[in-house]
Amino acid sequence: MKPSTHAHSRPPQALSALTGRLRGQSRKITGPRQAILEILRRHPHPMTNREIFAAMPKGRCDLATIYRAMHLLEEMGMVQRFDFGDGTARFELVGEGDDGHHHHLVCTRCAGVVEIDECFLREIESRIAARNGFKAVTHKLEFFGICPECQR
Amino acid sequence: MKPSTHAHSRPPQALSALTGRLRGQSRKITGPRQAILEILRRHPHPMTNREIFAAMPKGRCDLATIYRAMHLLEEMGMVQRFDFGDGTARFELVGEGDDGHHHHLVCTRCAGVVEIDECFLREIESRIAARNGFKAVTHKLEFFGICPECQR
DNA sequence: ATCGCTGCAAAAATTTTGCAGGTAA
DNA sequence: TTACCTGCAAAATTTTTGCAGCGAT
Repeated sequence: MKPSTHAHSRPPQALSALTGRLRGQSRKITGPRQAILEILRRHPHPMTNREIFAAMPKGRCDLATIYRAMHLLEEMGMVQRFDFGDGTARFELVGEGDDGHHHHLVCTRCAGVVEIDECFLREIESRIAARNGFKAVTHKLEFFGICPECQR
Repeated sequence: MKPSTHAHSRPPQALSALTGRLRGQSRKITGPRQAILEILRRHPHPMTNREIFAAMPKGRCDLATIYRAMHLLEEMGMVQRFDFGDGTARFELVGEGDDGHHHHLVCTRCAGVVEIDECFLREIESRIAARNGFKAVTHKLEFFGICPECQR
């Protein structure tokens, strides 16, 4: 998992800012949730629930709790769900005010991830919506390839 | 599941042409495989393995056999795997000589699917590959929205 | 007669859920 | 105190795999 370069610059959010968003929605600030947010905060790339669980000091919380927390955080817009097509969901922290929409370039050999901040499809999205009479059209896009390290 | 419009026109392939491709790779033409190909042939949209199983006359073959067949057909390039982000794989028949690369517009209410034949990202793909030193870059892209029927 | 393929059953992996008890507010 | 959360256990899905026997070539 070599390429951890991220061309973007999502500034790390303070933990207090994150818990504040929870408090604002009158959700409780518990040990497991703080631990999860702390882990996501330090990780610039999408993580599976199992990875979050593994990164947690000595099973500090149950895996089921992580699943429930990610549902909540996703609903609140604090994390964004990504799907790399291997059948396991991945989550990334979303900056305050950001909608979290971006893409990734994933190495199919080592699973390394490069963040892609540009979005190329905004206008194509509206064209497709109009042409087919759809509303509220969004998209999911991920790139896959072989990273420089894995080519050698 | 209303919108079954497909702007594209993938001509249905004869079953004999399909089995011929199997024969050409010295794979066996069995009852289950013929049934699977027949079902896919009549379905212009991606199907889950369970849907294929359900469309099969009276459990004519085992679900595990369908999984194994789809692996084979995918490897042979006869079907293309799609991922609508709900954690279950979907498969669509690929025309002879076609690479199967295309996208979908999926209704998040009724799960209806519109096929999108254009691909907008060929050149962006090479730009991203070059910029990050990746090789063999591909992408997966799906659109989601609310179809005309479901808006009423 | 091969070797590949199938059905059945069991297992693996991810995700969801019920429930009783605990804790943040 | 009162909701909300958590851990534990069980269940629901999707997908994979082992094995013995059958069947296409």
